[in-house]
Parts: sequence; structure tokens; C-alpha cells
Amino acid sequence: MGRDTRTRILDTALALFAARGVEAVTVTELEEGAGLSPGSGSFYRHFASKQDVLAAAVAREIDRAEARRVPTAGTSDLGSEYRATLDALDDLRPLLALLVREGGRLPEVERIRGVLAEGGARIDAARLRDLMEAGTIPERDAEGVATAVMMALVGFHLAERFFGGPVGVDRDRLVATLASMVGT
Amino acid sequence: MGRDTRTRILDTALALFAARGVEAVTVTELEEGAGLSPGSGSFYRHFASKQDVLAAAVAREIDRAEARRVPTAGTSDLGSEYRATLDALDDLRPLLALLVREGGRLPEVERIRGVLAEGGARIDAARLRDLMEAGTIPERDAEGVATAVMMALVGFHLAERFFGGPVGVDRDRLVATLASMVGT
DNA sequence: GTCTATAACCAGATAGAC
DNA sequence: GTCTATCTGGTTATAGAC
Repeated sequence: MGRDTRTRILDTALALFAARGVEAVTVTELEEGAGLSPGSGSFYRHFASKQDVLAAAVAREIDRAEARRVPTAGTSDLGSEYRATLDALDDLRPLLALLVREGGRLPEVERIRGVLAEGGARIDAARLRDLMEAGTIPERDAEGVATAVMMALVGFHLAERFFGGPVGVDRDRLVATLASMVGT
Repeated sequence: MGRDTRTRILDTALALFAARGVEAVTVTELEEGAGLSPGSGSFYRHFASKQDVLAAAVAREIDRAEARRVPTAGTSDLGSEYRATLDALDDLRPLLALLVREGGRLPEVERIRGVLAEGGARIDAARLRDLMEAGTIPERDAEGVATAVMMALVGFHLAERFFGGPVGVDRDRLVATLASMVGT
């Protein structure tokens, strides 16, 4: 808790905005979450408005996601690659939640889409095409396979994290099955 | 526009709630959308509160979805089945949007989950197991395949409808590729 | 059933003491 | 930098005439 107040406000804002949506969260709650007196305007010594703290929280999270991004070049097997993509989606969860909840009303939507596409949900069609040409996996519409796998991973993540209920099989079986469907 | 006022309020509420979230929509907007004088309390002659109209709109939409549901027994080929599932998801879009945006704060969340699972996103593992035993498609973890296909369709639908941007290949290619991945 | 008018409340935001 | 106190505006909800 030694972080400064501005950071604590940003942490609180990201968590609450992602969990309940921007409109549903009051400045008073942000103050309370940051250890300030609720209802005091102390929030406004750090941010000009609720929109301002939203923009700052999104920008900080994008920067963090871009910094953390690991190349994960296609060296490992497909199953490990898909597992890594699911992990990346976990890491991007707050941004994904904000994007799902707020849609186009978010600041910097395009940068968010870029981070999600590049860092998280990228299943490379070119890599698949190489494997197909080498005869390692069956010949199919490579872009189609890449999209299908990508959407299966994103859908699974969203179902697990947002819809709450059981979504069929667990991560291990999903990843293994996807690799099998691509590979044979 | 010959529908009665209550119905017009419900229509407006479902559309606006799904598009922008419940908190972001004011009773005044609901009145305006239903052709009532904005800011007049006329809304309250039909519903007791905003939560009340939300509950009624959700209930009506669940009923509609359950009534419209067609058995779609596994008579056709896999591609047609997946296409039909995408169409069913389109039909359930308002409920899906509400579930994504509001999560557990929605009334009757369990019934909504049930409708989505039964009517929209059901890829039957038992059907796949039959096809595997008959040798029509390769032997694999049937539940795993069912989950993977289901999540790919849900993810594709969400990406298309919520994230806005291009999501890879179009519906025809996605459906065809999925059928190919399951079938060979 | 709809309107005008308004009450009651709460959230966003500001002023000024400490 | 945080507090108490307050302003302002918008939102829910009600009262009563038509």
C-alpha cells in the first residue's frame, strides 16, 4: 500500500470499471477504494474528471501490455502456442472487459484493438501455411484455420471469465483438442 | 407503430440497454424512444422502475427466444449446423449483449444462460460421438471438439458484433473451415 | 394515459481551511 | 494533499390537472 495516491486511484478505477462498467462506478467509490475520504473531492487533486481517470487507466494498461508482450515466435508445438495465447488473454483481461463493456465509448479504442490483436489473439496464418507446405499438418484454408482457432480461444476465455458458468471441457482438453483438429 | 405504449417502451429498453448498458440509459430516454414526452413521468404508468422494465424486457426476450427455438435435429451436414448456430446467436444478440455488459446484475441470469446454451450455442457432443463411431469423422475427444466448435462460433459472433473490426475470414469460410477441421 | 410541474436524491465537481 | 462544506446539474420518481 506504499504506492502513491494517484496509482491507487488508477488501480481502483481499472478494477471497478472493468468489473462493473464506467457509468456504474462513482468518483466517491474511487476515493474510497484509494483510501481517501469518500465524498471528499480529493480525487480531483489527481484527475480532472472520471473520463480523465478512465483515459489514464486505459493508457497505463496499454503501455503495460505492450511492455510485457513476449514475441513467442512459432518455435514450440501448437498446443503450447494456444496455451500461451490463453495466458496472454488472461493478462489482457481488464482491457478486454472494458472493450466488451464500453465498446466505442472508450478512449483509444484502436490502440486497445491493436494490443489485443498483436499481443493476445494472434494465431499466425503464415505459420500454418508453412506447416501445411511442409506436410506437417493437412492442407486447409490457412486463414480460415487461424481465425477459427483464434475465435475458439477468445470465445473460451470470454465464456470462462465473463459468463461464469461451466463452458464444457477445461483448458487442457480444449487446447489439446484444438491442436489435434489443426494437426490431423 | 400501432403497438401499445408498454410494448414500445419494452422495445426501446431492450435496444438501448443492450447497446449502451442499463446504467447509461435514462428513463427520460425510454420515454422519448416510446414517443412519450421526455421528462414526463409517463413511463411510470407502465413500469414501477427502471429495474422493473429491465426485468420485463429480459423476460419477454427469453420467452420469445424459447418460442422461436427450432429443434434443428442433427439431420443436415456439419457446415449447415454451424451456420444455423451462428444465425441463432444473431437472434439472441440482445440477450447476449445484456449478459456481456451487465453480467450477474441481470435478473434471471440463469434462465438467460439456459436459453443461450440450449437454443443457440449447443453443439452436441453425443452427435459427434455417433459420427466418430460410424467412422464418418476421425476419433477425437468429442466433448473437446464440441466445446472448441461452440467457442469458435460464439467468439466469432462476439468479435463480429461487438468488437466491430474485421475478424479474419467471413462466415462462409469460417463455417466451412470448422466443418473441415471436425470432419477430416 | 399523457401531460406539466416538482420533489427528493445523488453524482460530478469546486472552494477554501488546515 | 486531504479534509469539510457546498454548488450545480441531471435522474428517479411522484402529484395532480386534463
